Amino acid sequence: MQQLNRQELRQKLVSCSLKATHQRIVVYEALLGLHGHHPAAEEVYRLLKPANPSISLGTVYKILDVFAENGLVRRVFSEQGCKRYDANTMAHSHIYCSNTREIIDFEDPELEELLQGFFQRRNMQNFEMHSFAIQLTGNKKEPDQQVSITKL
Amino acid sequence: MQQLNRQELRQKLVSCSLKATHQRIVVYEALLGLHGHHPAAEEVYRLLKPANPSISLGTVYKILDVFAENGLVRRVFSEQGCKRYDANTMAHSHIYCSNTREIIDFEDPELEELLQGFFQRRNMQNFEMHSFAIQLTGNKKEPDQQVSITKL
DNA sequence: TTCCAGATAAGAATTTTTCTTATGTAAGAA
DNA sequence: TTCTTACATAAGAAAAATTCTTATCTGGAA
Ligand SMILES: [Mn+2]
Ligand SMILES: [Mn+2]
Ligand SMILES: [Zn+2]
Ligand SMILES: [Zn+2]
Repeated sequence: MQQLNRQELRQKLVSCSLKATHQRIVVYEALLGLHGHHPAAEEVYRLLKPANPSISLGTVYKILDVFAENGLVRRVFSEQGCKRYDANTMAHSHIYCSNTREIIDFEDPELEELLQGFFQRRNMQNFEMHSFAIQLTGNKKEPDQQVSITKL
Repeated sequence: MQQLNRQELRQKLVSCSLKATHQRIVVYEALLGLHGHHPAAEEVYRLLKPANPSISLGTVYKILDVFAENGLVRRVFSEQGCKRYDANTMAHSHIYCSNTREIIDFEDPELEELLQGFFQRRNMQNFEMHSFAIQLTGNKKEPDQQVSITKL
């Protein structure tokens, strides 16, 4: 997730055939800034409101929805139920920690390849697959510490 | 999903150390009857209300939540966001059809084994995994027809 | 510059979920 | 059987999450 300036953000929006409005730019910027945090619309709104007093919560919902529809961001589901968003559209998975209610990125190219390969071999009749997502649920043992993996 | 009579349902509940109240029995019965349908609380409520006029929506939410907490049923997340439930607790995956908003069972022992094996090999530090779930998103080509797989 | 399709603000409305509290009941004890 | 009590429920209020409506505004094309 490299830092993008406003002009680059603007171009990213245009490349998805979305009008590069101020609200869309700041929402996208906020999401990129919150990489790995997976905020809900409400959180994005709270973050933007001070510097953008005229933005409305409804607009934030709308924008996130449009972004997701256009593949600019990903929707991630929390065990709690509310929709959360992720500006990282690269193939990766998510861990939901029941303790802290965090959604943690789980980046494992080996897993993605394994699944990619599996679904390529599987021949699904009458279904056009757009994407797959895998989510783990469990608990951090030490809620303050990171989750990490070791390959055997 | 074999047909269970009320006495058997009662025992299933008791075996999860849940009191076998009338409401719990009818909710569980409804879920079993709707195998493969993955209803939301609201739908279970609508189904039960006519024969159980005194049941309340809040109670249905509570019961489904208690069931999921005790592993009697599974929570499945829809792309839309609302929680849906599945009485089939066997390892299986789900397909979300953006067209019809259906959640379709995707039973593939080979996939389950593949993932089971993967996570057994992966050593995750500071995280106790409870479960994993994989969901596909896409569209049925012929909305009325079934989705099926052919192994190559 | 002008124009207008489409985006936004604001707040109402709806939907989904949780909470509260008085009441009811399953199941074990007497 | 009757009593007891811990736990479950009903009902509706409340809260949280999301969508809708409409008047107004604006980005970007021409
Ligand atoms: Mn939230
Ligand atoms: Mn629903
Ligand atoms: Zn992520
Ligand atoms: Zn299922």
